[in-house]
Parts: sequence; C-alpha cells; structure tokens
Amino acid sequence: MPVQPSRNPASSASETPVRGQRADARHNRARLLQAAREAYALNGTDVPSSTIARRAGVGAATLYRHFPTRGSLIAAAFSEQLAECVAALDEALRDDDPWRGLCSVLTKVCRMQAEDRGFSAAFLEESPDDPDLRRERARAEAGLAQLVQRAKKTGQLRKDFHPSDVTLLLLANSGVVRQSPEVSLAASRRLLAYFLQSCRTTDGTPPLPQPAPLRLDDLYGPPHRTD
Amino acid sequence: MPVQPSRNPASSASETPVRGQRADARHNRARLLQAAREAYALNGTDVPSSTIARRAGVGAATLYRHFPTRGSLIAAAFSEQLAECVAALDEALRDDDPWRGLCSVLTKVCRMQAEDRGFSAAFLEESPDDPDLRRERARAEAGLAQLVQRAKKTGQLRKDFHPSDVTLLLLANSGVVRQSPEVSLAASRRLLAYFLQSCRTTDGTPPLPQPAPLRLDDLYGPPHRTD
DNA sequence: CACTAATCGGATGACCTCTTCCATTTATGG
DNA sequence: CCATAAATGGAAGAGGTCATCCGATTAGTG
Repeated sequence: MPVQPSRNPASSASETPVRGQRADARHNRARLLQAAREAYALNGTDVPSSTIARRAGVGAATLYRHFPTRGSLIAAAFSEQLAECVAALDEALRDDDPWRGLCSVLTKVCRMQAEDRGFSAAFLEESPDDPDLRRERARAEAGLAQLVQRAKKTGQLRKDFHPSDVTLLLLANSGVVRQSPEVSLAASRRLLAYFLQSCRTTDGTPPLPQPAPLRLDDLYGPPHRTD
Repeated sequence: MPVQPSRNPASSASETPVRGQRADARHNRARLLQAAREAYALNGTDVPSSTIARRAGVGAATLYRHFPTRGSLIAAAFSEQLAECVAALDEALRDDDPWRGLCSVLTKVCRMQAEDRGFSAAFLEESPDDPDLRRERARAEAGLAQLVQRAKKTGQLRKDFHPSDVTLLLLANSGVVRQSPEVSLAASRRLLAYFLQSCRTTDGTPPLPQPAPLRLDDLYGPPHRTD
C-alpha cells in the first residue's frame, strides 16, 4: 500500500507537495524548489529554467515534469512566502491594537519584498486567474479592509486612508527593490517609515488627493496593453 | 554646399538629430522616433524593435541604420523628456521658495513617469556609462543637493531628509506605474502627497531610519547580480 | 536477486528577438 | 531627363529560452 496521501489541507492548486512519488522524485523536486528560490532571490524571476535545472543538478525534462510551466515553478517556489503574508495578516487582525497590527503586517511584507527580489517579482507577476490565488487575494483584501477600519476607529489612522493605499505601498516598495538586499532593505525601511508617518493621525495635515483605484488584483501584471 | 550643421549646442552623443542626410532619411528617422515613443509610452521599453519598425512603416534595416543598438533608440526617444527634467530642476533652483521648487520638480518628474511608462523604464534602464548622461546625472545630483539644503535652511524641509530620498521617491514612483496612465497618475499623485507630507517639517515626529545609500546612479539597472 | 515501471538527462524542435546582408528603389544635382 | 550614391526593405543568420521526446537508468517490490 502506498504512502497515505497525508491529507494536506493547505494544498494549493499550484503546489503538489508530495504524493506517492518515488523517493528520488521527491528529492529532486525539493532540490529544484531550493535552486529556484536561491536563483530568484538574487535577480528576480527572469532566470532561464535551464539555469534552475543545472543548479539543481537535474535535467531539463525533470524540471518540466515536476513543474509543467515556468509559472508553476514560480508559484510553488513562493507559496511558503505567500502563506507567511497571510499569516502575518491574520496575526495583525488578532492584535488588540489595530495600528500596531497594521504596522507589523506592512513591515513584514515590505521586508520580505526587500530581502527577496524574486518574491517581489512573483508577487507582481503571479497568474491573475489561478482560482486559489484569487480566493486568497479576496480574503486578504477583506482582512486588510477590516484592519484599516479598526485603526481608523481607534483614531490612530487618518480618516482619509483607503485600503488601496496598502496596494500603493506594496507597488512603491517593489520599485525600490533593485539593488543588493542590503541597500534594498535600507531603502524599503525608509520608504515605509515615510509612509507610516503620513498615515498616522496628525492634526492640521492637508487632505490627500483621491485614492488611486487600485485593487489587490492590480498587483498582478499590467492589464493595460492597448495595442 | 550641404545644409549648414546648424550648431546644435545640446546635441548629446545619443542623439544625432539631423545632418546632411537625404530628406527621406530624415523623415524616416522622425517616424521611427515617434513610433518608438508611442509604443514605449503604453507598455514600457520592452517592445520588439521589429514592432517599432513596422509601426513606423519602414524596414528593420532602416531602424538599425539610424539607431545601431536598441539602447540608442531608447535614448534618442527620451532625450527630450530628460531635458525637460533638467529644465524643471533648473527652474526649481531659480525659485525664491526652495520648498516650492522642490515640490514642483518632484511633482513634474513623478507625473512624467506616471504618464509615460516608457519614460519610467528608460529612466531606470538607460546605459549607466554614457559619458554625456553621467555628466548630466552628476549635475542633477549637485542641483538636488543644493535645493535640499536650501529647503532645510528655510525650515520647510525636515532636517533628516537626505538627497538620496529623492532617488527613493523616484524608484518608489516607478513601482506604481503599472496600470493604465489614468490609474498610474492617480496612484503617483497620492504617493507623492504621502511622501511630501512626511518630508515637510512637523514637530514631534519620530526620526526616520538611516537613509538608504542610494545615488542617482542607482536608478540605473541593478549592479547586483552575484552569480 | 531480478523484474517492472517510474524517473532521468541530454538532444531536439518551435519560437522569438536582435542584427546584418544585398539586390532594388529613390532622392538629388547637373 | 539622367547618372549616381544614398537609402530602403525583406530575407536570413545568430543567439537564447521554453517545452518535448526518447533511450538509458534506477528505485521499489516480490
């Protein structure tokens, strides 16, 4: 009898963690994911698949059998980090102090973007139509809206803050992730500090311009292209 | 006798505006530049050269004779906009109110990035070693430093503002330029408003974290790549 | 130990973009 | 209107990535 399917409840469509595979297949899969994460972290996700395979010490066919498309490899490589983000949001929602929760989740995600260039890229590239991801995004959006509303209610967050401003911050933060991790980290921290300082309630600050109509979905690829 | 060389003083190395070319060559050059600007504005600079040529109604060879490399086309297409930026800085330096000058130059450049996705990309991609551009960048850096110092002196700009924070803003702003021009513009405006609000002098604001060691040169490509 | 089916890896094909080549066309001056 | 050199456009070469195929190998089982 093969290994029991292990009832993994968090098994997303993009990740097919372990099944009744042969031991070497499982092993190679893990090596591929690790090689992908390492390569992506340095220079973003535009790394040739052949490079990933070579670094993992396997052939191209092995890579494509485990991850049929380039996108599925990227999704699998960063599913842990995505889960971390979701967890950070859940934790923030459990915090008694909504402002502290908001700060901590934004700090966490910004740091993750700055430390891992691939994560930042994956965050922006990932397939907009994966149903699992769509659901997660919708949940995150709802959670953020709730957090924002609570922080306004306690008077710590300015009243004209809009949930889309979180998306705005994440997009802006992705822009500063272009140098070495050290520089990116310093830049990201400083950007976040500027941002949070403006979001915090202050008296007599002039009103902000209209919120940009950004949804979390807008993080994903430019739906633009009018040619 | 051929047309006099016209003593164009602002003739950068990257632009070879007009010389004793044949009339049709001049014409095609102009069509190419216009096609490039239009294509780049929509979706950034990663547009196949063949597309530019087709839209300009010329063959590939014509494109490559006028602009030997992909980069030279990009540089030529955006040299006007770069000059606009320099002019905006000069004007800001002439303003009696340094804070107003700083705001106006930042507003202008952010708007240009938001309105033209290609400009934003070109701003970040452009060859880091073109001597003309290096000189311009050095000059811009000096001008900005002066403007920043003056605005601090009048007490309008917070004392721990660092000139590299301008680079930080431009990088962050480039991150929000991913949607249609309308959305980008709204997002960019809002980001700038948040940023300026934090930069403005306020009492009792906690100090910012260390400035990121960003130079204007860092706008150009990731010098990272450790593989 | 031997058998079988899953797995592997390098070669290969399809595709795309950048750039060059060359026979043909066209502008320009006399 | 003609001669000539400049300019043109499409075809073709070079290089690189994605994805697939297939003979060889190896893990797992009795």
